[in-house]
Parts: sequence; C-alpha cells; structure tokens
Amino acid sequence: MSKPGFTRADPDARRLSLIAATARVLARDGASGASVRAIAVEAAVSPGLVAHHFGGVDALIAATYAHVGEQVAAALDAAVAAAGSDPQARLIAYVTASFAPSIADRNLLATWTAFWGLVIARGEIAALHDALYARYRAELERLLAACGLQSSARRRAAISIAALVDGLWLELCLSPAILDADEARAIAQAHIAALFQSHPAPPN
Amino acid sequence: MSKPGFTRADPDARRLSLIAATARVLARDGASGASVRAIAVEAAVSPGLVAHHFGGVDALIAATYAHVGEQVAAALDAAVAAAGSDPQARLIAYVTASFAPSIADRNLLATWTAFWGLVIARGEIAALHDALYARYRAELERLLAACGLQSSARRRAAISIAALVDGLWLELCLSPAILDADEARAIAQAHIAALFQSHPAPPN
DNA sequence: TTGCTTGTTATACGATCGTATAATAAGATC
DNA sequence: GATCTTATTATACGATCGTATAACAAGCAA
Repeated sequence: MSKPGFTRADPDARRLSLIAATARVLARDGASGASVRAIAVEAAVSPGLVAHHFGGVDALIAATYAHVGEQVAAALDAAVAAAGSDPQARLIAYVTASFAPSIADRNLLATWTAFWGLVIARGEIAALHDALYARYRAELERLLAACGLQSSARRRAAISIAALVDGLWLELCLSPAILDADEARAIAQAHIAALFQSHPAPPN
Repeated sequence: MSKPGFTRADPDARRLSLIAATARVLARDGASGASVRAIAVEAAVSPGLVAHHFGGVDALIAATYAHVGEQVAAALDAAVAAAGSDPQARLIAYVTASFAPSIADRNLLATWTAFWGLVIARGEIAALHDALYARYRAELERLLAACGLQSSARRRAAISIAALVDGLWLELCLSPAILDADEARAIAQAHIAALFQSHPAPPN
C-alpha cells in the first residue's frame, strides 16, 4: 500500500547518479563545497552510500572527472563523425567542438578546476589527467596525419593545438564577455591554417 | 634576559609573511588543504592572526592570488626590459618569459587552480581574474603594435597568444614529461611568426 | 511464504573546520 | 619608568568534515 521508503537501484545506475550529483555540486559550490554530505543531499541519498559505492569522496571526484572526460571525448568524436569525410573538415570539427555550448560550460570548468587541484595534491590522480590528454593529442595527430601533415611536425602541432584550445576554452568559460565561441573558433582555425602553411602537405 | 615569546611585526610585513605561507600550503596540499590552521602553522603564527589581518581565509587566498599575479606580471615586465629595444625581441621575451622555471612552476599552478575554483564559487573574485588577464592582454597589444601589427588584428592576436601561452603553461606544469620549456618557447614563437605572416606589417 | 543478499539508512565518533573572545605582552610614546 | 596601543596568543564555541558501524528493508530466489 505505502510507497517503499527508498528504492534499491542498480549499482551502476546509482554510481552514475552520484557522479551526476557530484558534477552539479562542483559546478554550484566549487571544489571546497563538494563534501560527502552535500553530494548526498544533491543525490537525495544517505551519506553512507558514497563510502559504500566509491570507498571515499576522493574516489568519487576522480570517477566524476573520468566520466565527464569520457563525455567530452564522445562529444568531440561525434563532431568528427558528423563532419563527413573531408580530412580538413574533420580536423576543424574536432578542434572547434570544444567551443560548443555543452563543452565550454562553467559547470564543466568547475569539475576541471577541482580536478586540477587534486592532481597537485594527490599523485595517483595525475595518471588520469595524463591518460585523458594523451588520448586527445593522439586523436589530433591522427587527424593531422589524415590531412597530410608530415609526421615530423605532427607531435608539435598536436601539442600546440591542444594548448591553444585549452587556453581558449578556459577563457571562454571564465570570462565569456571577452571571448565568444565564434571568435574562439576563428582563432583555432587560423592557427591550424598557419600550421599547414609552414608545413605544407607534400604532393602525392 | 629571555627572548621575547613572539615578535611584533610590521603589519604589512606580517601580511606578506602570511601570503607567502599561504602560497606554500597551496602548493603542498592543494586548495582543500589551505585551512587557517595549516597556514598559521606554516607561518609559525597563531590562527587568530589570519582573522586579525585579513578578516577571513577567503580574503587571504584572494590576497595571495593578487600578490602572486603581481609577481608574475613583474617578472614578465622585467623580461621585456632585459630584451633591449627591438620590438620583436621584446614581444618574444614577454611571451616566453611565462615558461621560465620560476613561472612554469607547480607551486604557482596550485595557487592558480585554487583561485580558479574560487572564481566559480565566489563572484567577487572573478573581478580579480578579469583585471589580471585584461592587463596581460593590454600589454600584449602594446607590444604587438610596436611590432607594426595593424590595429584591427591586435585584439584577436593578443587573445590567441594569451590562450596559447595559458595552455602551454598549464601543460608544462601538469605534465612536464610531455612538454619542456624549450619546446613551449618554440611553439609560441612559431605562433607569433605565423600571426605576422598573415597580417604583415605595412611598409612605412 | 520464507530466507538470503546487499543496497540503504540512521547514527555516532573523533578530527578539523572558521571565527569570535578575552587575556597577554611587545614595542613605541611620553 | 609609566602608559598606551595593538599585534599576538590561547582558548573555546558550534558547525561540518569523512568515515565506520549496526540496524533496516527492498527485491530476488526457493
């Protein structure tokens, strides 16, 4: 007759719900506000569940970062897939997808800054960051290769594009009044064009 | 006969000492470790002094950011002054000075990430960030003008350089194994060269 | 229905948080 | 040396922190 006091969720689904709640708290209150209790309230759940599913709050934040990172990577991949088959268009799509509203978002930035802070304090989390960025650069190198950029220039080009996108993304999130997405896209495209100009594709 | 139990410091000197201690704690333990007590221990001082001199720990962290920002700006200005009178050399010096060991430093990054986290949670701190970055971009625009870059291209060029430097600096601090200072300098120089190539200085 | 597994809650514990308060004493002034 | 200002300390308070623990109950299996 009466509703159950709580619902037993599938462990994976519950973990996802906790991760989503963590992202919301991070976005609203910043890194220092992401306490076990605040997250539990946001997820409408008891504080003990965090320990039960993740062992501790640090692991939950790390899982949140990994999950958000996956989402971003998937969004970038989707942008490439939607760009068709032209190599240049695919590269541009991959790079400028970072400036789409769902990515250049304060909420995402909050998760990222919280995580950067953890990278400093906790060494084991640095591995997550390295893996995510390595994947980003590897994909960039692949796309650059498809555009015919000579292999000796790919590594440096990927690093420079990644750095530029990071900086533009950061400024886009922190002070949107100064930089909007259209200009960020234009800057990134100009940078890529310049890269190919200084390392022209060899004629086949 | 006996040493005094504590020394009465000049208020400004004491504030500086607390700021320096805050920067050290931020670097060692990250944003979440920067508690009033930890800072007081680091400064070899009683916790109450923080409230007495700054009113609260948030104001102390904000002051730390402002101070560190001043130091960085001064270091960049000094690099320009040391570069002589050639406009191109001055611009390169200003940009690549961010990769010097004292600037591309994990300790500085820790302060920065802690502050970025505060920018999200506390609106009043965003103004500090905007002011610091506006100053950086304004100086870039000045140096670009001295190099003869046409005025219509200056704003966008300054933003792109600032973004690239930010991203390179971040990666340099977070994963020094992937990017070293020399390569960061080379990437930044190539970017600047490309900017002038697409907007060549008008002949006088 | 009965029993079992385990997701979930409720509660408690010690540690640490930020800050307010009053007492203390260093150092300048006269 | 006496007086005063105030930087500094010591202490205390309530709130919140992370997590361990045991009781509870939802849902499945038999």
